[in-house]
Amino acid sequence: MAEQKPTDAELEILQILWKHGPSTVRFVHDQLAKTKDTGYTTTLKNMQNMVQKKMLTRNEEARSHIYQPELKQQETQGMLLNKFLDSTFGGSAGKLVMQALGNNKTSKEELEQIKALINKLEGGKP
Amino acid sequence: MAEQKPTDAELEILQILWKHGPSTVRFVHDQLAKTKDTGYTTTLKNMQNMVQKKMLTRNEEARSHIYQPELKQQETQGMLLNKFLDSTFGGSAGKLVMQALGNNKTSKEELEQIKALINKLEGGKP
DNA sequence: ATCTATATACGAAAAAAATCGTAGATAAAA
DNA sequence: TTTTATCTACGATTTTTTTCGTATATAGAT
Repeated sequence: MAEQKPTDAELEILQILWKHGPSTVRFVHDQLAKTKDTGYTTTLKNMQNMVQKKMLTRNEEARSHIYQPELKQQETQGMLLNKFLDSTFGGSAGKLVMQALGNNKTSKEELEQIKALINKLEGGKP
Repeated sequence: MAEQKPTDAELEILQILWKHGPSTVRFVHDQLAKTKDTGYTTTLKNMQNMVQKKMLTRNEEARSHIYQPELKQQETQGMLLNKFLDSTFGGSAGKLVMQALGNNKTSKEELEQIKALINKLEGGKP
């Protein structure tokens, strides 16, 4: 069973589950509704589809089923990153990183972390 | 008219045009066909649609029209990067960069470039 | 001049993704 | 107990994206 690429709507749901842990449809929908005009049964249907696609599992013991991601956040992000890298930056991680750092305000702490990682990759020291 | 997000098929076409400059449908299609099984009229239609959406313009003087991107590569990449950042990494450029550098082999030269950029960013504002 | 290869135009179908309405079950409130 | 609120199931519809067939025009080869 290959890694399946989540659609945009699915990714929004995954984000919420990754952030808040196993949740009911109601909870997920309430989160979505904060930023987006959408119906409850739409969210429900999407989550049911995701179970079918094995992106989520659910516990049906209670009347309100509890859903949780089957895909781990890091792995999924990595997979999506690779696809995005190919499709948008022709596979060049360097170009992507330059643009990501240039366009966005990244905290000093994170910048230091990144520098540290680069040094490690280079096998050298600061 | 806001920046429109290209679909996957559209992005493939944009990549080719960015890389090779203004081209005919035939050329673009031949490039696509190297890695993908697709019909000529499919590519044609996609490119026509892109003209309609103002993602491409075309010169109709010759029988074979010459298409060229209306969207600049950098701007488009930036726009897509921002969306990707939000949808997949919850907006954290730092996390994305860490993962991009970790997962991929980036050349020493690029790593140095990135370090230089970070230093510049850090120097600019205390 | 005729035939062949190659263009564009354009509608429409197929596929993929997202939305929603309604029915029926169950729990909680009154 | 009766009513009301909330849940899932599920089909159907809508929207978006992708694909392709066919008609028609034109250039170049024979």
